[in-house]
Amino acid sequence: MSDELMTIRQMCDAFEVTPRTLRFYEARELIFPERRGQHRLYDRRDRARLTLILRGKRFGFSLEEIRQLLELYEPGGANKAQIAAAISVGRQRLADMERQYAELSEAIVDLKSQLSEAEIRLSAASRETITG
Amino acid sequence: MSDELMTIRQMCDAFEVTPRTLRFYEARELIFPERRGQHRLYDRRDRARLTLILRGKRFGFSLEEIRQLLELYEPGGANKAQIAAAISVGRQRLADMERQYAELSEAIVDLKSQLSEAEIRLSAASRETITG
DNA sequence: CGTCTCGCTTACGTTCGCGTCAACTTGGCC
DNA sequence: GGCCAAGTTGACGCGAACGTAAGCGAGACG
Repeated sequence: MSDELMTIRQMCDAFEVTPRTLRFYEARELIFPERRGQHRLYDRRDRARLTLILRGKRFGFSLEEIRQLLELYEPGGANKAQIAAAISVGRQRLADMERQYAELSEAIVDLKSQLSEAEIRLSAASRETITG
Repeated sequence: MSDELMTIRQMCDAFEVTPRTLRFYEARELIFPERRGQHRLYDRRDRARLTLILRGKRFGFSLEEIRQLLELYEPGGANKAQIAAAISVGRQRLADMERQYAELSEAIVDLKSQLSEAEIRLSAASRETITG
């Protein structure tokens, strides 16, 4: 399968990021593409990690927070302490996300209400323009 | 009522921000405390705006995006074009938030699943330690 | 009166997450 | 061999959102 390994360009096109971004994430130890000679090659695992990175960013987590969280998604033979640490980080992030989820729900209701009021004001203003 | 107007220090304590932050928001025209002599005084309207600002930040919006959105919460005699513009911005933010809401829901399910698996790995590792 | 605290302004410093640019290798093609 | 495209490694730059420090009133207190 040609979709097993991808070049940096293919990755950039697929995920809408720049090469600089991918190298930056690698420097921060968020992804670990293998090297064929000098070039980087990204496999399915790298793509899965990148998906999680971009998702995490959208929720406002820092790259460092995301890096820690990514360990949770690595079944690699980590020892007890490492797994426990990853679980701890994961629980913290989960709590953050659930708080954010609840707050977002409120904020959406609130914003919808404000939009309704504004639409009423707008139609009132329009009527004034017409009948004024 | 003494809670009608608040000093910068009271605001900082109430909202857990620094004076620098409040002055910065003012410089970016997100809040408009009145001046008694040289000092700033914040009223209920300022507090409401600050609440929305901090909320917006938690959802990953920039201060500029928040500033535009705040106009939606201002019933002040804005003209038709301004109201329409605010509504447009508001709809965009609403769409952003609803997307984020849906994605967050998925991410939470995902993370919970990973946590479960990790906990299984942890207990397996513990048993190895004991019986090893 | 001195000094303390609170707040003000001005201005430079910092961190994060990349963008941008220069200079170098490498592989393919003619 | 010559040349281009794609990729690489530094190194510096930049905007956002503040932090921090310097220096200046102005009121309160003993």
